[in-house]
Amino acid sequence: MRATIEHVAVKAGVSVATVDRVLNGRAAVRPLTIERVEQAIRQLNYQPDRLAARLARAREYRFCFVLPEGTNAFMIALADAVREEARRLTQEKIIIDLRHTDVFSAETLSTTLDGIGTVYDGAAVVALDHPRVREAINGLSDRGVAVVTLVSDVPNSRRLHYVGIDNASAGRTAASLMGRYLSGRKGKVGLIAGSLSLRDHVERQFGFEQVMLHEYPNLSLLPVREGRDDGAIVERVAAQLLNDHPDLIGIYNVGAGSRGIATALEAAGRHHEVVFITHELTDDTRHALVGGTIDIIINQDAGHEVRSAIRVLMSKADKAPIVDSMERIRIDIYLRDNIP
Amino acid sequence: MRATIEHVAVKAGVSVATVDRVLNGRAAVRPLTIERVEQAIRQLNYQPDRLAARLARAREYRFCFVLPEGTNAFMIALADAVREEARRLTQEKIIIDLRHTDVFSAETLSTTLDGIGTVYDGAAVVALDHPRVREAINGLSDRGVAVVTLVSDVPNSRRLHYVGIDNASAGRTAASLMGRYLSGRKGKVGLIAGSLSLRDHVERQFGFEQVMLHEYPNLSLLPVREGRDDGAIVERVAAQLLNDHPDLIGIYNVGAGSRGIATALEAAGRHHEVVFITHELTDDTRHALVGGTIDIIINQDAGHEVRSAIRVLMSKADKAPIVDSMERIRIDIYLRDNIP
DNA sequence: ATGTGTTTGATAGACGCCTGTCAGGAATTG
DNA sequence: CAATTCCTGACAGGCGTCTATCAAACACAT
Repeated sequence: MRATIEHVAVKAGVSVATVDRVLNGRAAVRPLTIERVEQAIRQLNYQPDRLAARLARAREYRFCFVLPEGTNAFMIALADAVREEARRLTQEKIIIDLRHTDVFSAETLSTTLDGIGTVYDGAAVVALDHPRVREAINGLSDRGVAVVTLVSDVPNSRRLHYVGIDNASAGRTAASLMGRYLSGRKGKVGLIAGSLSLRDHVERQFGFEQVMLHEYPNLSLLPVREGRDDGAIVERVAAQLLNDHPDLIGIYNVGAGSRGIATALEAAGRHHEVVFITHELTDDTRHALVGGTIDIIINQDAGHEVRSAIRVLMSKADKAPIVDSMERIRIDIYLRDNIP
Repeated sequence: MRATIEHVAVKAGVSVATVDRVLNGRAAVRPLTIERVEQAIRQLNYQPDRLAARLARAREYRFCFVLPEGTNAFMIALADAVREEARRLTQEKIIIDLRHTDVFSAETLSTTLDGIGTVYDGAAVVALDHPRVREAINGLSDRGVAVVTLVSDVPNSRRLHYVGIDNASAGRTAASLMGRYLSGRKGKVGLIAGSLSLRDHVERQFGFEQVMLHEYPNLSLLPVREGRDDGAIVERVAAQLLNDHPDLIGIYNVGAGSRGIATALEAAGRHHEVVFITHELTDDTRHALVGGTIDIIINQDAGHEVRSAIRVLMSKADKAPIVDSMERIRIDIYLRDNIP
């Protein structure tokens, strides 16, 4: 039999009301009494029944997800995941609002964040790493709204937690695979980024270059080109890249818009000789992977990320500890042979 | 406001007792009444509050995990994960027992399974695919104990669910990586398996051979050698393999005992020229990966598997649906650059 | 001693559902 | 038609916790 609040009360020689006061800091209790109660709790290894507590509190939890607007396939998948979880969780009295904003503008984003009222228990934000945004996050946090950063981190802010992959590690992984796939060959490797204002892209690039430069001297890394995560632009950039460098044998796409690169590669008839590694499993990338134009997709599971963010925010709201090993988002590597 | 049982009762023009009878099949209810209640449920989109239900039932859930005895590092990690979850979940009235048995003996395993009483709501089993075992699983299932197979499946049995990776896919993945890592080179590739009585190993081998034979004609695949998942034996087998084939350039280890292979490779001074791919992230394999002897580790996350198994069994016990996308165990690919 | 505050106890009433009992009404049987 | 069985309603009590209220006990200063 598990210990209940009643057992604790008896053991400590006080009333349940007092135990409750100690547990929830509801009113002033004499230090001596507190000590007695806490001792009883320890002796009985009492842990409040979370189910009963949530039932009794009859409290609704409100969380806000702030995502980039636009048509980036991954972000759409993320938004879908948020909506799906929201649906599943209404039955657990968890309400999730979804807001879209221009994440790339520090001004707009921080205004959105500032506008998030204290009706929320927590917020999950795909955030730009910018002083203004950092301030907004700190402000939210100070107002009592727990903040987790999603997909792209804002270090040095008072965010509670970062939910997402280790992007530097992802970049290194891409480089290693590129290096091994191209072992024995000599040539150039191109790097296409989205916007370099989101921290995740910068970190991926950093990791990629780090490994590339040190470990694979047979490959020469071209300067990054920016595709602004837009299919059309990316395609132009890729076409140009292919045109400029007939000896290009590898492309790593840090951001979105893989479709454009695939198109350019196929148009040039070089999709079989160029090793193409990109991020995020979407319909487009899956198709290109199966078709052989993309060789490797590095993915982060949107569903996992959303669920993890919610778990973390819930733990905070319930003052429960979070289990780190459960919340580490893994880097998924997909080849044509293991796509789900 | 969410609908409660009371709202349903009012809407259907019956009493809460009757709604409850319909919901939990407690007693005979007239078909017409059932229909009315169900219609009300649909109209209100009523879903019972699982928290309240569990609280009210005050019921304990008992699950039994049956794992192989022995010192296989992965199985130890699995057992640790079971114990950890068991500890975490006592506070949710979930009791988990852990039994070890000789999984490789159909006789012993099925006796163990037969001995699992109906005190359990469910069992998770790492099982041999053998008629005798299949019968035992079916028996358990028929006695009302839900069974999930863990890590290695027993198809055609009446198990509720399989929790584990797609092993054929894992084998194909290993082959693709091997093929790409060795692109441009000619030579032999060796395959070392544990025991071929566990289905997971067989499937990995199948997937590996399938891709290897069809896609990489520059590599010739040697006949499988069995290492019985035992470090010492595996080491001997690997040493022999290296000795027999000076032109061996790749090794895929389907089972445990990677340590032995690493030792043999290092002893022969060939750990840098031979691409070595193996399964399961353990202290040993992590070390060899960082050291460069192992090139790739294909992993399944023991913690995820245990949690998934419990979720599935819980869903069954609560008659709640399971969310497939949440329960798919992914194939983790670890390079030196992304080990956690 | 009186009044003022501070700590405690006792208890009621939720939260949403489960379980069981009892009685009365409806439908069925002969 | 009465006797029987089948359905249904109404409630009470419980699961473990939270929230709120009121009164009692106690400490302290005046």
